[in-house]
Amino acid sequence: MNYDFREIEAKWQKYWAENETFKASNNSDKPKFYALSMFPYPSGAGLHVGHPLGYIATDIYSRYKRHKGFNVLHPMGYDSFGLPAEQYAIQTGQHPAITTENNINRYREQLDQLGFSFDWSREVRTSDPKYYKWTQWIFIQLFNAWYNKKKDKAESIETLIAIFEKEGNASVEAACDDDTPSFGAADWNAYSEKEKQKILLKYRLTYLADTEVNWCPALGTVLANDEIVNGVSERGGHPVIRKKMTQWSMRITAYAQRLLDGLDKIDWPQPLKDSQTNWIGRSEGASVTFNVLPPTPSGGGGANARLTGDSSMIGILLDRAKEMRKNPTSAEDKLWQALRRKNLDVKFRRQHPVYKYIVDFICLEKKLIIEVDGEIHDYQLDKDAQRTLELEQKKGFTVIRFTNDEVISNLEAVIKKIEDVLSSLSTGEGWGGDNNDHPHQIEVFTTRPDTIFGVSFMTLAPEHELVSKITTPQQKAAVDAYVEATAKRSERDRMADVKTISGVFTGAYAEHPFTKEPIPIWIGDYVLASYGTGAVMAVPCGDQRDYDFAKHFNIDIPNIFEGVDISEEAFADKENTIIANSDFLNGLTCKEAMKKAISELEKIGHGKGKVNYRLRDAVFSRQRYWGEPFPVYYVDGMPQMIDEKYLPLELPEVEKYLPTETGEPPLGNATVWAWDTNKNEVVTNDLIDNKTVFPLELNTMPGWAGSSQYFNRYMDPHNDEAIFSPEAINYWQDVDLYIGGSEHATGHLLYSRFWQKFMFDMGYVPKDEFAQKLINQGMITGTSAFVYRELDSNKVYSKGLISGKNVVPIHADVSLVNASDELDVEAFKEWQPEYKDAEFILEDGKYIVGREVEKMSKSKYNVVNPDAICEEYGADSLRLYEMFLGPLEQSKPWNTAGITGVHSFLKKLWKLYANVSDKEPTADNLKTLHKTIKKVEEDIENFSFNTSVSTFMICVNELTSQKCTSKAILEPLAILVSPYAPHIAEELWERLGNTGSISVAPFPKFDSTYLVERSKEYPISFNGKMRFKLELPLDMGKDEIEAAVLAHEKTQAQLGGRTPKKVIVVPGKIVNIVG
RNA sequence: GCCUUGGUGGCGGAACUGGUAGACGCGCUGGAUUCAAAAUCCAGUUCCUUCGGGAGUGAGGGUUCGAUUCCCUCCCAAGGUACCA
Repeated sequence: MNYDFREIEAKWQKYWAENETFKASNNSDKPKFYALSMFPYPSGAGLHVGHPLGYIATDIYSRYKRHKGFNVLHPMGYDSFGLPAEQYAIQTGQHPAITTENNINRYREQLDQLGFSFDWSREVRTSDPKYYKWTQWIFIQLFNAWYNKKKDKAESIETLIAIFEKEGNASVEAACDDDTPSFGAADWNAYSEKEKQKILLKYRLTYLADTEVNWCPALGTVLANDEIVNGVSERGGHPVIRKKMTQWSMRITAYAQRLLDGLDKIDWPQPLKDSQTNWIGRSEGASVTFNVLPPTPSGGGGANARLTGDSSMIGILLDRAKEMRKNPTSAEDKLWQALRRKNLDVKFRRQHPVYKYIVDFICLEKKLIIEVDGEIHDYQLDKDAQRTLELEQKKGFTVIRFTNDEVISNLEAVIKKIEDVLSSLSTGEGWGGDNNDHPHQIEVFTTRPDTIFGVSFMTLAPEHELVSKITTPQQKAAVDAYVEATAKRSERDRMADVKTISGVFTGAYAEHPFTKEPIPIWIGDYVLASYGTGAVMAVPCGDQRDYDFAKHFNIDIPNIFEGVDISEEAFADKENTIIANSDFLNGLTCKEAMKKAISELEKIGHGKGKVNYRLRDAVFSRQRYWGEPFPVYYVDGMPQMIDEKYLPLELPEVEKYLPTETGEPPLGNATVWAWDTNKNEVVTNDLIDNKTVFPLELNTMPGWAGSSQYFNRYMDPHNDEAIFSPEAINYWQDVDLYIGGSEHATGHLLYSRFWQKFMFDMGYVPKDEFAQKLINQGMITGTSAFVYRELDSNKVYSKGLISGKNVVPIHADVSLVNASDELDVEAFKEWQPEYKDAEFILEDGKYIVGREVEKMSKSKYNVVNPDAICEEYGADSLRLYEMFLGPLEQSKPWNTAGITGVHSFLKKLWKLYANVSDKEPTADNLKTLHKTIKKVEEDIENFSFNTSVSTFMICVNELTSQKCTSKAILEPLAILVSPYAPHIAEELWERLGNTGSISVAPFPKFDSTYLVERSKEYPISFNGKMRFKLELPLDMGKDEIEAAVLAHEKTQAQLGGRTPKKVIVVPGKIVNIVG
């Protein structure tokens, strides 16, 4: 009786389907186990051999768990909304629902022939209205929720409204928009309904906002960051530009910290956790507020002229001022000390740039300048007079002058005079003081508050809102040109070109929060508007980019690190570094200085410790047809949710699947797409009166919407009353094992965790992480085959003959090549008729192809289809071979040739059962069986499926040579094999006389007594190298072993007369002789 | 650049907490069976070798009686990420 896999596999696939063998029950005395494979997008190309890898692994584990007595949930479904079906619809007019249905049917056929133990009764399809009803439902729940930071969880929006009504929003700590105004209870209650709605949108977990989005004109849609690769769309490689649009967003940032913390308690691969950690991008530091120094108040140079220093020469001025501050004359120093001691109610600065001069002392509030003159030369006198005139007449300052002598000999009189003048002057227009009445402030985020005294300039992103407000007239042209140039450059250019340093000075200055020194404000495109506050305090000595920028524009690079050379590059090391030249931070380590700097900033109200995240809120609108419609209509421009009881809101029919001529999303083509609030149904657009009939949302949801809770829906997939019943979710709890590709690391797997946490907060699910363990299966790559055609001739050379010849490799279809890399030349000629007349130069009578591992792709002719393999070798062979290829998580090349190995294993296995007897098993039989049980069980638990396949081979080889026919051995062996090769296992099980499916037979129990050995073949090594083996009893003691080994003739031969220095004996393991 | 994972025969890959490197399979070589082929079975297959043996897990060093395994430095490959302040 031959192993007729075709008949066997068809028979059992039919049996499983008819008997619903794998249907999971939502209540059982057995412990539960939920094993899940990521559901596929049903693409038109069907499955290739790479796709089932993860499914097979999940299936093996599911079947194993059934043998182990678990109630196993192992479902499958389809992520059936998506762009390809829509693109196809655009090209052909075929409705995406039809294409999708066809593809699903094809997928189902392919999956069925592989013998998976899916519970198909629970199948879900994200594009099915019965399914997306609940996607819409979750959207509504998110809309009706806000994030309470005090409780660190999401709550119903009702609780927020209640607070607003009672006390306004002063005490509310919520994840909300940055521009949320503050208001009291009275304000709130006085707001109109629309105003209230506007405010609430700033708090809701899904909200409408004008967002700068990645717009892809070619696809007519917005793309998420993870849908863009290298600045072009992942699909199609079309250019992407930045554009402002009103979009639905998901406030995932509210969950940033919890998404980070949750990673610690789930067993997911480290690289995946790392990329999520990276993506969330937490950094600790401080936010620091810099006041922007005001413009000069007087006329003359124009209202916006800057107080401090002429922009065209500020670099030189600042350098000189610094220099002069360091080297004051004795008179200057004396007066400076006195002014500081005197507590004059006003603040003086010294060596300060004003207009095109540097003045000795200045009080900005009073517009008073004090100059101390040294020996006066004639030429100097003229200049000073002109300077005084300019400053007094044109700039509105009061200038008083003293000589060095006056200051040194009669300081008190000098101070008296200054006090008199001060009291006579009115305070200026609210500039220069320390009060917080500056018209503009720049907030920055820094991870290095300890370097605050190293700040020598600030840089704003060109898109920063303050840029237009603070730029001086002199600099306006340059700044405008720069901003425009940056906007034109695509993200791609900006990214590609990181080496070019560019930027423009705005002409404006900020004031250092501690030293009160003016700091020039620049703009530069190395600062990103989308990260932090879009502004940085530049510390060139500590940050390489700041350093490069400073070097390029000749900006001062103060060194604030003790004993560190910064003449060549910035110094970024935080460990063992001592801060210097930093006032109260001097002598502290970076760590200490950070704390100190933050507390000092907090004292003067200029900053606070802050945690910043890279994670942005997720844009949730897509300008597509083939996606979930939003359950939203608009009244007076404000979004309204359709009541849950009228869901699902089904996708409307459209004539065309492209965006409308006016640039609206494809749903803009629908003629029946308006909401009647009386009838609570969709009606024709003609009826829109904005009284009872309103327009519906035209965007649809993104791809990840349908996949963010599907794993929970499987628990109760036909429930029309709820997304799932409390009983179902409380029984199944969460996914125990989730297997899928790593490409979903920062997409599906992050969004799903976010929604799960939200569902948890709202009390819908009992676990705030949906999958305890996750495994990323590796990619299966193709092994391409090449023939080599000589250039300018019609000759095609075999691989061994190409050296020295000018040949081009040409892909040959892998199905035309046999296991020995020989090409079927005739078949090749038939496949590519252009080579019909080509001369194939053979070696040893064969044409040998070249081989190379590449990604599986149609264009490389290396795609291997599982259908053909099932036909030739059977599903069990395919399943075994996919596992046998290598470790699950590793990427590995496919080579169909190797499948003969596992196929002949199955044939040998089959033969073993030809004459089953009731004979008592021998000790050898039992030993073989039990070591197999042990190894296979360990392997499955460790997801090391490749090694258990070889264990099976060893087992069958051994039992065959033992001529084992004993049922007591062969019956448990069938169960061991069953998770891997279920069809043959079922058949053998039945032939052994069992009725019913093998799938619930208990897993054989390992008994270690069968493995006990009497003796051991000791490896005898010399200096760690094994030289020969010696069989010795296991109960032999250390000394006896040593004696026995040393007495052996081979030992003596090895030693060659030398006496060993040392003999290491590890009983039961090894003997090592050193000498 | 940074983070992560890897690097073992012609190929895919084994090797538990440091203890016989190359299990298992493919391919290859030889043989049996056959009119022949397929299939099947048997033997061999890391490299070098003067057939005694010697070398060997990306490279170099270290710890150890003993290192694919632990430590240090470097090289290479794959995946993720990036003017992230």
